[in-house]
Amino acid sequence: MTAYAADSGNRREDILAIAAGLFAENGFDNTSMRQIGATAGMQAASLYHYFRTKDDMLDAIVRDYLTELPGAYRRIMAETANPRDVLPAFVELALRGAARNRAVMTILVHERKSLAGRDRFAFIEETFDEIEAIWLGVVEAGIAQGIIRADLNARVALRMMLDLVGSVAQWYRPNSRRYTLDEVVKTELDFIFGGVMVGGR
Amino acid sequence: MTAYAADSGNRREDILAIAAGLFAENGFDNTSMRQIGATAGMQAASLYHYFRTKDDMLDAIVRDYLTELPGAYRRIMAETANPRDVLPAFVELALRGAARNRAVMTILVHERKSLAGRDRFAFIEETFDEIEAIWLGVVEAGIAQGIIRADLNARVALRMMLDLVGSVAQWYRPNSRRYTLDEVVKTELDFIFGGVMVGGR
DNA sequence: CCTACCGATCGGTAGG
DNA sequence: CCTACCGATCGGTAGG
Repeated sequence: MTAYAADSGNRREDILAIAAGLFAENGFDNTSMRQIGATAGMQAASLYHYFRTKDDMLDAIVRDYLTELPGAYRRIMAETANPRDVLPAFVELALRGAARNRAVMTILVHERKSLAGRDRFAFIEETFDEIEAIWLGVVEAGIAQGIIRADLNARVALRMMLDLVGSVAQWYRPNSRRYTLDEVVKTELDFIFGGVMVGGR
Repeated sequence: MTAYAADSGNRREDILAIAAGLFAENGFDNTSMRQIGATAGMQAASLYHYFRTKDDMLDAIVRDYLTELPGAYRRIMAETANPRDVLPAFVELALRGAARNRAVMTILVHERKSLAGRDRFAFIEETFDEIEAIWLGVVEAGIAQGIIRADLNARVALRMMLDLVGSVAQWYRPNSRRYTLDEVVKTELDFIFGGVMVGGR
């Protein structure tokens, strides 16, 4: 079915996991409260005992993970001794985070644009902007320090890296026979830093 | 507004261009016939003079461009003398095609999954499968011939290349002051083939 | 190209 | 956690 849902002692958390799977699979607008209710084994109206609105469910699903990301990136910057290692560590954090939170990442990537105009979800676009500004700063510092190739457009190269780490949640499957997570991480690092860093990595 | 719509002598084509822009911007399911009608300057009911159903509009928008792609890739394979040049030519075709048909590509990338289960749009998934099989064949042949690095997972590397060329339609804007199309193509080629090909390009 | 309308489905509420 | 229901919106039709 969804392949996303998990168990937990808490009924509210169960419902959230079910909803996250359906939102990721079918999109937020194309998932009805009736569908969520049916999957959770109750009437749609009963969901309103746990959540005030459908928007509240989405908020509860995405907010915590997303808003903790800027801090995680800043911690990497602060704790990485060699500047050459910062960007690869960013890529690895993004990939492993996406793999661990596939439903949330898929929802964010898919709904980001349609939620951008809604006040209540403005934090999504703002947080993505914050994250991308952190990445851009690292890329530009890397170019200034001669660590990153100066002959490519920094913004385009950055967009490509973000595309790569952003789309992984949409095709990566844990337990795939074709590749392990470590293999995906290694290939993406090879791919990106075989071409971007000065003099190989 | 949509930034996608174009003019044409034909009213039907005008409506299609408007619908394509709205589908790309808001998603197929989240675009109503009333919205399309209002943007085209008529009542929703009047659209049914030109199209039998909303699905017919989507079909007319995406079918021609998509179904011509496999032939275009095969032509490149047949006409490229040096095997080393095939994959870069694929990337360039994908990028320039996406840039020239941004709305269509955006729709295809976004709706691909949700349309996969519908008979009438099965050709979309089938055509993508066909295209990806062509790419995979080239990657595997390149590895066998020692042109492409054998130390990375071919399927993961392929997925990354397809992610890159597939997502460009979603952020590339003609007339951007930050980068020209040629600059995007060059950066993507540098990026991919600086790291993937044996001994540089 | 329009007015008028249909049945289905949506998120959400009332009241238990 | 349920039944019963609301107003809004959807794709589409009838008839001109």
